[in-house]
Amino acid sequence: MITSDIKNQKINVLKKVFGYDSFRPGQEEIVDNILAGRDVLGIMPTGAGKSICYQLPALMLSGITIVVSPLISLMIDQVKALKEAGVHAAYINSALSENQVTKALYNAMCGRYKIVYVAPERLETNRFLEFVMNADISMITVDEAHCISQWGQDFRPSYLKIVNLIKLLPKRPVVSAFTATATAAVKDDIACVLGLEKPFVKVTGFDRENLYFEVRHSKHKDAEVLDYVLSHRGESGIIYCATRKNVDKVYLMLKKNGVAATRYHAGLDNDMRRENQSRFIYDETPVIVATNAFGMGIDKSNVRYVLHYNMPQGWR
DNA sequence: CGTACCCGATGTGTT
Repeated sequence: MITSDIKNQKINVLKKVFGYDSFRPGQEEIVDNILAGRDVLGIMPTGAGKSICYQLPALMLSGITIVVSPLISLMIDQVKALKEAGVHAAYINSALSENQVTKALYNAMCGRYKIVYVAPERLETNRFLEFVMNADISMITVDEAHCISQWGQDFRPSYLKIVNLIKLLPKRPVVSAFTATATAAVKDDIACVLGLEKPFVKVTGFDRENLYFEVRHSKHKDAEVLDYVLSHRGESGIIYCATRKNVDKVYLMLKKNGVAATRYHAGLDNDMRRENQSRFIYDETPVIVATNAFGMGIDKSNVRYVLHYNMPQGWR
């Protein structure tokens, strides 16, 4: 009887909040395990519905869910979507003024949000610690959890300290982590660094028959890239390069040959990055040349090819 | 090599 109540409640939330009639593969199992108090590691490709896996149980758990997210832009997108669905959610980051941070923390302290998004660095600040130590934290979720492995060691060491916060809390919350990066090494690293306890590990949907991979050896990469792009004129594509310098080079080469291309890397100022990203997303410029700064949180349904000008890391 | 947070110092402009 109790279990059927929970089942009804689950389906109701899925319909009323997220607008779906049924779960997609893996989602319900993950939700059930979280609700049963078990740690979860979800490995799902882009577009498989990762967010619902933690947002839905977050709404059903008694307390607050803290979502650790790597990028302010991702937090803004997610909170916007949640608010539009009528969920009380917020982010706390440097996009807020000092005053807004104070207000958001106060609201959080009063239990006015079910879901709070923060960067890992925020977890180390005194003001945030004061909040979580006096709040009912039901779950800690790490979104884009491959960042733990990819960035934790040097670039963003705060990723290695999430576990400290978990240990500090008066009551251990459920810990869940989600990523689309599926290598065994990354998976093990996430579980280990977060101190997951006998996690339920779910891997779904990576066998996508509409995708194919090809490696080409070439002494004339520029000519080959140009040839490929020209023979796919009008189609949207991403060309990744290992360095900013290569991005600029390939970008100029394409422009010189009449291709409507734009570019993206951290050497460009914020306005330029935003502008170029938006030109790509809205198909004003179908081709983008980029470093790995570009990608996370990009939701574009008509990307037809991805070229790697240089061999990407982790290809083994 | 390439990836981003946060925060405090310094400067600009507003109440």
